[in-house]
Amino acid sequence: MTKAAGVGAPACDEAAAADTPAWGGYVVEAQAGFLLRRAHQRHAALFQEMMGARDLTPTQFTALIKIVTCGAVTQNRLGRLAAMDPATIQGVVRRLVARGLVTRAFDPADRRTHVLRATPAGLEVARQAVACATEITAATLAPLSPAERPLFLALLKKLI
Amino acid sequence: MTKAAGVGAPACDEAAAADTPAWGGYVVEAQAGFLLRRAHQRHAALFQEMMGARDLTPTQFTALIKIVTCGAVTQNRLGRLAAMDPATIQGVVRRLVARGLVTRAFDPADRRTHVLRATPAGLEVARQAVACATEITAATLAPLSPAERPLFLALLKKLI
DNA sequence: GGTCGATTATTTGTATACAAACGATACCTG
DNA sequence: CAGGTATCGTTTGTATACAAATAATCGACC
Repeated sequence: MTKAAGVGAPACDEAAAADTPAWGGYVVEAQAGFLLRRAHQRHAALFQEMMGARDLTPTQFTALIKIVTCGAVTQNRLGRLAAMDPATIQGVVRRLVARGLVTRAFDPADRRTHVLRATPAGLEVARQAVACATEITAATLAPLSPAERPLFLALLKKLI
Repeated sequence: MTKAAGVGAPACDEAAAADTPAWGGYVVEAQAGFLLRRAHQRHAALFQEMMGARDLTPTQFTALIKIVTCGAVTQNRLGRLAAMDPATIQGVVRRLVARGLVTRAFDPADRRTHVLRATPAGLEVARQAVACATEITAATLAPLSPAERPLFLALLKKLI
């Protein structure tokens, strides 16, 4: 019934220690970290719901878009562009390659690296996914007024 | 050189397809989902750096605080309070119990559930961690001006 | 040319995060 | 009381996310 998390519920109905002054007004649900985690969770849920048909996760989508727009990138460079750990990007790229959306080629100039490129199928998926992702961004920001949205994004950018 | 992710760098220096009009001005780094993921990553890094001495993750801290302030909760209820899946909260609680911060007791009134309570050690860890967490929140919001911080938190709350 | 530090990609281990399925139990309704 | 429904906790499987260690290679410097 409740979708996933009833955090909106009253803090603690069975609470006894809620009035303890020792916590000095610290409310974990009001902290930036908690709210960021919840907002990220909500976005991920919206993404899965709206992008689910294409079977792309947020990270896979981001990586694919960066590969497409860059034309050719190495794996580590892609990780830096997409803000993913080398160990993380390895799995993301492996799954994109397994689905035939991306190819890996040896780089004769640097035998350590593998150059990543989008396949025609990957390009087509990316093209469709961008349209979908635009709607996902709109859905994510829907609770804000049109005036609040750029303001929120500007503040969020400062935190990175 | 670049710390971990050069997202601030010019979009794509080797880019060829960057000027393709097909993408209609879609820039993945400017999307709400990407920024939320990055901001959450930054907070997690700050949390680990500043709370590392106590060896508490953000989720473990949140769960412990909810157990302490509620006095006694079941696992599923804790999950709803802390916005965690039943499968997720299971692992979080297991680790807190293994460290002796939390105990599980049978509930004679409902044999499906286990009642969670903080141990004295858990209470003490929570007390110290709250002070640390207050600093973590400050560090997370440090890039914003004092006037921007409550505004940002208010907007973030609307997104949940 | 040889050595050393840096970079690339991988692997291992741990911790979220969630879908899906499961057994056990509670509750509700006829 | 019986039967259906809902809830609780667990397990399995997949996907991030990152620390730490590793092998291969590159580049720079002597």
